[in-house]
Amino acid sequence: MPGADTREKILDAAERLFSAHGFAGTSLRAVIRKAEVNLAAVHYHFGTKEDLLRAVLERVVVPVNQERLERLGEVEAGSGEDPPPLEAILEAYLTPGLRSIHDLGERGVIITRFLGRSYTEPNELVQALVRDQFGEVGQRFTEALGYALPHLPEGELHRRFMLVVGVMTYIQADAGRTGEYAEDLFDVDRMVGHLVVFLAAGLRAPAPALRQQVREKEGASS
Amino acid sequence: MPGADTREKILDAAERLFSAHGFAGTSLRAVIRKAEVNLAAVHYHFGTKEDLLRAVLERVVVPVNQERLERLGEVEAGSGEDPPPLEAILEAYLTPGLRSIHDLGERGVIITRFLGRSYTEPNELVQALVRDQFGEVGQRFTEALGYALPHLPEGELHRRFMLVVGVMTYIQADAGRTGEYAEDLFDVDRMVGHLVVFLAAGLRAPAPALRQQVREKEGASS
DNA sequence: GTCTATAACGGGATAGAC
DNA sequence: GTCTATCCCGTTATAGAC
Repeated sequence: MPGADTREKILDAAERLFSAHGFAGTSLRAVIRKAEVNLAAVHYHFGTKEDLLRAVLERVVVPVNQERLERLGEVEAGSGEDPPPLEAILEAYLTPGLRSIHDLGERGVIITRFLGRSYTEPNELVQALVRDQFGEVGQRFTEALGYALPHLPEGELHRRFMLVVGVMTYIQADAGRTGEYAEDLFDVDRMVGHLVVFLAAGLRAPAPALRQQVREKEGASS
Repeated sequence: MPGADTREKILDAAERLFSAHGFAGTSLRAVIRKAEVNLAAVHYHFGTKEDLLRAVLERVVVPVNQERLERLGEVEAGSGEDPPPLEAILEAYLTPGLRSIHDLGERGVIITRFLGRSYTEPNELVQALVRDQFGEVGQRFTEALGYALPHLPEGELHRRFMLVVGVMTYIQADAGRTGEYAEDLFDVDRMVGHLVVFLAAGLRAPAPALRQQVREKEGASS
């Protein structure tokens, strides 16, 4: 195959720029300049700018979420009838999102930041795509966490898993920045280890006292 | 004063649009349409688009960080010579960033999301402004947390505080969305309570074993 | 499949009347 | 201080030659 594939050059450049400047902050012309291709090639291969974004996002996020589900499956299979240990579930969730840093070097940092940023992108299409891709992962992991944390009521379980996602997202979005994890970026196991200690302790904390039906404010009937 | 203030109308509209679509995703023309003012008025009152962003950001972030420092000061003063309890420090950090939801209603939701989004906004100016504004808060709170968590080595302390910031940021950015905290949005004390339980437990977790100088990989001298 | 050229439009910024 | 009009550039997208 003579000359690097045009399609992939576009994907690589777009991935890098979306990661650095966001969707709205990246112009197609910036993409073609970096990819050293023609503007029309983008439209030929992908269609609209949003279609390009979709392609970039899926190339990154699909394998990560697949690996999450696979790892969770292995963890569940490995623990027989018992619920898998909390730490193992967390590792199954966290590692795939950070692993690419180690495996792919500089591009891994870009991918990781792209992933984290996608979760907070203002663009509505991005939001829809992310929620879509994340649906099954969120459901399966919430379920697994529920077995590992039987003391948590349903609502609190959902809220706490959201905090896990928040931590993951923030760490990803900060990849390669001035963050405190900068030195650990290429030692993923160690970084995941730090996160697991923190998150497992938080998740295991007792549920806050229920006071849903105890509204201190004046009720309708005095 | 006849006719609402032009300057404030612009700030309000820009705040709402930046919050919803980000900086790059918001055009000045969209701002003036919503504010029902003239395009030239924006340049007259603020200068460039970046100057407008700076004004919007500072209007929101300065009072929040001021209140954080004030609350921390009160907490420290109230505990005499002892280090303040961890939970009180966390409340001092979290509440100001979420309080506006309760106090300001719909605009509070906008502000909160704007705050969360600013922390992950790709634009470099935003990053610089946020880091600037956050500097003193980060330093003071890290210091206070250090006294409350004497078992944590310096590096781990910084990393864990970063996770607190990550949780805060994610919760803010998700304000008014489908998040699990949606129903608690207007009961800030309760939401903060939930967060504090989780975060305090995570922060109190024992530090992961040090293995910095034990690199399993081959050293320079065998 | 790849390119040039251009359409059609929206962007930020400014000049200058009032 | 507020407005209209306009400059000038960059944007996405497409048409059509090769």
